[in-house]
Amino acid sequence: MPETEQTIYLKKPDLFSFPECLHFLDRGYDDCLYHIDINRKSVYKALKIGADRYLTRVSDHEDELKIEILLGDTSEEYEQGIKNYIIDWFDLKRDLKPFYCKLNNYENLSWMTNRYHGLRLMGIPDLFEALCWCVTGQQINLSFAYRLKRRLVEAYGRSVTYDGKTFYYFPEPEVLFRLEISAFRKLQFSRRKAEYIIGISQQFAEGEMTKKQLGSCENRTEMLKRLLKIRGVGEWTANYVLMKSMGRTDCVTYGDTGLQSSVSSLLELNRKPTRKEIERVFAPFKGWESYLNIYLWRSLG
DNA sequence: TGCCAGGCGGACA
DNA sequence: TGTCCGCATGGC
Repeated sequence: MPETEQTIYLKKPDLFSFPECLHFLDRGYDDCLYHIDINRKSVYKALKIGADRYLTRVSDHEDELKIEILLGDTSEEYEQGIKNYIIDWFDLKRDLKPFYCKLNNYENLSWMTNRYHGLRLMGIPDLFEALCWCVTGQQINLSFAYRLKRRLVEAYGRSVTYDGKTFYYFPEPEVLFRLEISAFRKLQFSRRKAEYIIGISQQFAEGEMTKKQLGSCENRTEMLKRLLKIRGVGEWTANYVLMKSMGRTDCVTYGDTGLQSSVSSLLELNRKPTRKEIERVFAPFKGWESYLNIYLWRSLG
């Protein structure tokens, strides 16, 4: 891939904090699909736009986000594609004022508008990656989940090297579809997870599922129905994917242990909250459930 | 040692 | 329709 010195800028919206978003990305887990450089206060990301691959470095620059294209073919219409990816990743198009107004209505939540000021819903723009990540992370602790993801990505994903460091892309559906279950077992995936990921890969490889197609569903209920047809996708995964990949702000990851733990602290319960109790917390946040979900996760540390 | 992790499908009543 | 169990493994 050719080196470039191209830089593009994106105007930052109101109620946006790059350091808060960076903090959310850097919660002590070892994510192999981006690299945070604390000294330079920037994040490196290998991203794919259609068939074109790039390596980018994103950093804060006054009232703009600075996006350096370190590697890639910067001919033709690359710029808008990269901008769109970063906009989706940081959810830059969202006006958070209505959400902050709602938070300010509640004494036990309003502190979040200061403490996490400008935190955005950090997305996973690639739908295939988001689904595979959910399956990988189901029912295991997060540090082990990130380790499994790293093994899969390092074994089957493409990579580029820059400045002596390797940056990875998530593996292609066509590659994972052709793997045997034993290949996943070698990486310590359970047989069940292997079956799910191969099945999801098949749907993407054969064009039965695309982000565009899911996005064309009439409403959230239709999207959920479509996702729940996929083996390995339950209510938690479907909602997670809709918020992280499809940019839906009206989703709650019911059943999520992190969410349960944060709601338990919020309501001072000393036990797991019931579904009804979680629904009551989210009820006043109609249309902004995903953001409350994210801010509650953030409150875990 | 035993229980729980940012769940899910399938069996069974 | 609701409930229970197995899955795989690490962390505490």
